[in-house]
Amino acid sequence: MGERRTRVRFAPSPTGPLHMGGVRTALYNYLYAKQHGGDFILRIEDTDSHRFVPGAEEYIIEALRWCGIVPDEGVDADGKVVETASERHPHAPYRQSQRRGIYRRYAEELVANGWAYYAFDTPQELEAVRAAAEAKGETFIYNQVSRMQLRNSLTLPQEETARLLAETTDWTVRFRMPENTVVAMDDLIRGHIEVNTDTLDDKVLWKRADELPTYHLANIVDDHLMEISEVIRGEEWLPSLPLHYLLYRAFGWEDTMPRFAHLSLLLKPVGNGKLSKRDGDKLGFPVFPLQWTNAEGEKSRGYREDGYFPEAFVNMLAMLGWNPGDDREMFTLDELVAAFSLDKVQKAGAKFNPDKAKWYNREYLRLKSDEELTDAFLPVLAAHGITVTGCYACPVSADFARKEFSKNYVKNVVALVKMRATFVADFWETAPYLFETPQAYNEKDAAKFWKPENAGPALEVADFIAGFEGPLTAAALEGPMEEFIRSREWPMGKVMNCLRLALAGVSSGLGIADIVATIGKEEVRARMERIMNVLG
RNA sequence: GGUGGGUUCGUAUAACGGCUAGUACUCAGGAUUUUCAUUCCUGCAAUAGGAGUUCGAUUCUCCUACCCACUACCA
Repeated sequence: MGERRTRVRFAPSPTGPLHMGGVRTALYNYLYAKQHGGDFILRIEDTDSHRFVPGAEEYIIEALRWCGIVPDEGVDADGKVVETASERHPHAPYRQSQRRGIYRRYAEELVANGWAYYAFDTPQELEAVRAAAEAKGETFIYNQVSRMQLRNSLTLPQEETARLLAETTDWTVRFRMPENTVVAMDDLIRGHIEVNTDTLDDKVLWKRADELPTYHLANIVDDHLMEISEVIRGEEWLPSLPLHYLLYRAFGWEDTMPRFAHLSLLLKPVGNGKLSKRDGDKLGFPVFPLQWTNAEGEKSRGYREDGYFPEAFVNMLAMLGWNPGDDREMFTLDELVAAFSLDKVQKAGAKFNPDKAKWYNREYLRLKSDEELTDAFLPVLAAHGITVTGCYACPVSADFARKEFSKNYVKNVVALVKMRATFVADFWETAPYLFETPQAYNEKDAAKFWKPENAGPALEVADFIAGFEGPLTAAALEGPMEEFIRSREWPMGKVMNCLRLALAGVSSGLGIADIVATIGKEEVRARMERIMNVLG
């Protein structure tokens, strides 16, 4: 049994966008599969015809792809949608709605061997029974006691059962939960768990109305048919684990039953409770990997659109509830595959920390080359009406009037601002003045620094810069410029801030030498003239 | 209500039953710097409570408290 191939699956329901907790579950499944040289399967569990949301499946696929989680098998194997079975995909199709023909006979098999029965209660009848129980302050459970008072194949005469089966379509197949039986289970993360069946109910396994199984049946049948070796899923499934164990027993599949691992939930950063899809925008951070627009046209932000790198997002997510056993925090997907281990997965729920997510992005941003960041910055510049021309080998050029800059100029800017940014979009916010001549000056800063005793010296420093000989680099300029100011015994800070106000419109930010070396002598002169005209 | 799961600084976590309970994020202070940012240094801050086992418990057992999930013809 230990020799069998590792095959795990991620089986989301297309009832909406996948949220980050779902991505984490998919990630852990993926890491486990790859580490064991096995298969990662993406199966779509669309057995609830009422809750189907158009676009959700596509969203799930795109989100996983963005994260670099590519299924070996499933609806999106190797980045291509698989619809039918083939030699390469003998287990297809992977959408449960396309497998509906499979389930009925398994449900019937269970009825035949006494593990299930036909139930003829209509949804309305059950609702009434529940309401009645609630009125008495009780909770109705469909179990070994109550089922004998209801209409089903255990209480009705055989002919009546046959007639209802043939003539009505409201019936279901329900699991016949055994009485007073202790189910002993083992979880890879939580250890040994025991539950008495008397606390469990008779779950619906198959619905005649839409000829579809419920989660429980579909799940067990498909996991068996697809030869799943480990089931790694969310903690919300732990209460139904006894039923699943019993189902494997009922089918006689216990010898190939997968091993189970139930992952703790992702909790919201403040207060208690799990991170839910609705918390999204209220809390000021995305809960979805990608932006999602619902049927009402309301948008929920996504990590991708917010400017997160997929590597940062995945790394952050991996560390939420898992650790490598040492102090390492930075992992590529491949490194995660190598380091991952289910027994290092935390049992308790993990509160998501938005600050840490940002920190990860900052770290990954710094790891990236200036060229890569420049390329990522281009769309942001375009949105601000900046035209970028040329190539990385071309000479540097800047035309502030026409808002036209060479690629190398942009790269110089990126090199200057990358240590101050969390997201690529921050490059612009940090120093718009490296692309646009300041049109206005920060009032507070101007009031504080633009005084005759500072402005005069600042203008003289500008003249010094204009007359500076040799290549105009920050390193070459810095020393002589400071020496120039110092030799005249001017207050360094005040003069510098005055100069920065003229060049940047604000008194704080990048180093003067860096700004000057970037925008060039001509633009420096233009900006000094402009501030004289505006502030006098 | 019932069943199951969980509980180490604010957060994520580390600690064969054995040093002063470590690290990262956040926050605060300091150094460097023309400002801001970076960087570096320092600091704040935790074993939910109570019994028990033990020479010794964050770690094992039990009880209590609190939190979470489940309790649908949803997954």
